[in-house]
Amino acid sequence: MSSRGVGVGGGGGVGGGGGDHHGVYHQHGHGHLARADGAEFVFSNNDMESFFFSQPGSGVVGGGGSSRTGADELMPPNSSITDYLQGFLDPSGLARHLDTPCPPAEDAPVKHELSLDAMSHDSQGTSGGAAGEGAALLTPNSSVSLSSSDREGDGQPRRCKKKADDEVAAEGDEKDQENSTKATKPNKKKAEKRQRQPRVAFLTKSEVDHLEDGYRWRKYGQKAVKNSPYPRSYYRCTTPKCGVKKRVERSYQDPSTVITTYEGQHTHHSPASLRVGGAHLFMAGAHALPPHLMPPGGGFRPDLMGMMRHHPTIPSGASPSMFLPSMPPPQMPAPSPPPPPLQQHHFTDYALLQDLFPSSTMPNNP
DNA sequence: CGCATTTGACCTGCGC
DNA sequence: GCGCAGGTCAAATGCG
Repeated sequence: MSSRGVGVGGGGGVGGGGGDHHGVYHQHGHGHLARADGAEFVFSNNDMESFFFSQPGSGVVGGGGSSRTGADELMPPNSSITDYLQGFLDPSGLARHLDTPCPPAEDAPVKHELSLDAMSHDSQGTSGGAAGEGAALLTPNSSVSLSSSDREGDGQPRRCKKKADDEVAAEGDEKDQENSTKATKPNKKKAEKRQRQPRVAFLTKSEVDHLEDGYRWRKYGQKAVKNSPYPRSYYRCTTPKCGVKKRVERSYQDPSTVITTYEGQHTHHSPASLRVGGAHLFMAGAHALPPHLMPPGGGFRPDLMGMMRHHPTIPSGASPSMFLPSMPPPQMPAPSPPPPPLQQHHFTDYALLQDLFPSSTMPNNP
């Protein structure tokens, strides 16, 4: 028993963007790569599900599997990184994006420095469903991947049903559910569809596996990864009723690269944001983020904060508002001294993705 | 003592 | 049906 009691589930009731059951998406182990000059390349992976990339100039932002349909693959040319997260982590935001076809992006060079993988998951037919599945969005400064591949075409949950029970029930009474999980471990009564949270994956170059992102995490598992000498660690946010999870693994082909996958939304503020000196950017982010980036629970997006914090092109102490071209600068008090760097993080070129998931995802990979 | 981590077992889904 | 892999549980252990 020990210290259990960490809330599971919750996460702000994400669940939009579903619709994989329409059979549009393919499952893992699928994809294609066409990175010739800027076209998209798409691949999927057992872990990261599907990735979708594209150059803005192409106007294509990838799609789920190889047979995505609809205009939801396009992105507003002016989309910012926060837009992504908005879309990824907020079903309504995602839906909004998906409903907003746009003309091909223009000429902004793409640095492809970070990769996001946001999985919109089948839900009980909410907004996301109407909007279709996940869409990949793109900013000039980042490549973004997005997928929605939780289910087979027949709508089968792809993973652990027990987990589904947890997460489904978590929407109502996370705590009780957590406590009862053990007691009802073999219980399959609540065998509803698994409702997985959106996921966002970050690739960072770091010596440290567990990247500091302002939240407190509790490790609850570790697994060896096939074909990789590096294990994958599983973390949960330690805040009760916050069901955000995080997976951390290191690329075996590029050991300097850490893949951090967030799942869900925090329902609380970052503990780090409450500190004065230790999380400058987080604080800035907390104040600078527009309301639409705030999760339902009133917190902000630690993943976004972490992403920016670790972004090599972001000056220390930068405000997230810099990602919001149309947003007025936040009213911030005089900037405090920049926080000491926690690690050396560098988002990787997206080419690295191919290296990270070579065989399992690349169709033409031996 | 409380909390976090470790680690083997277990469960589930998927591919063959 | 079986084996594999991903994901989670939970007892044991460690640490401050």
